[in-house]
Amino acid sequence: MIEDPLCTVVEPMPDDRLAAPAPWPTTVEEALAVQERLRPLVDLADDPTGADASGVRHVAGLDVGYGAGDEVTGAVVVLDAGTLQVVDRAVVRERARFPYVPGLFAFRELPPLLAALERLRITPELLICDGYGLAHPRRFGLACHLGVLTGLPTVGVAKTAFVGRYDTPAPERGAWTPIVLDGEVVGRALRTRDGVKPVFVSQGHRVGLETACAHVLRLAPRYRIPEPIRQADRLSRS
DNA sequence: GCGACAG
DNA sequence: ATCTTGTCGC
Repeated sequence: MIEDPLCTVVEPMPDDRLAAPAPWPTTVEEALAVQERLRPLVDLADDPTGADASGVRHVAGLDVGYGAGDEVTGAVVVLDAGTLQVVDRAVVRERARFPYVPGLFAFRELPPLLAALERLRITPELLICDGYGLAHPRRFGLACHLGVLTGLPTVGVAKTAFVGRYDTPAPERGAWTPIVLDGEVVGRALRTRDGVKPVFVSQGHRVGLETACAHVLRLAPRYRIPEPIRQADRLSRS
């Protein structure tokens, strides 16, 4: 147990408010009402003591894999923010509680992700979600929703465009262009690799857009997809 | 009205 | 998301 990095206990994940609310929305109407009610709780400012460029020791990547029928597998992997080495992880497989509906994505993927987060032994200071946050029809994508429910800083990183318009950023890693929706900047198309399709970054909770992009670039030193999400994706498949 | 639509 | 081979390029 001494040499196993996965046994490095730092601080247990608080499990009191993480469970998916008992009566999970069943209909589109109920889901929309929940988004409407929780949206005001989102904090888009940088948290000076949390997710700013220096206060993150552990970063978690989250992703959900799909199996036969309505089987969903939530995976969370915690990495050392400095070395990007895996220090903790958790997986939960269960029946999906909501169908896939663009704009209501969180109601399908949040249950298994919250369950997996409860099993973590290390509490990360930042969560990198596979999907959108602010860049959402009602400005409340998965990253925002997860941030509000856990109280933790979150960032959304998607692989394909969803809402808003954006121009193709310059081909160099680090280049970016704003994603504009209804005249507002809701995220950025950011290149993490030279000449490779950009990823779409949007704020989730308690992290500013500039800081969010800085984190994503630092977390993706070699591949297009940030390491935390790559690891979570791998785990959600196995 | 019609199409497009994170994973 | 998932079903799927080979192939071009760093």
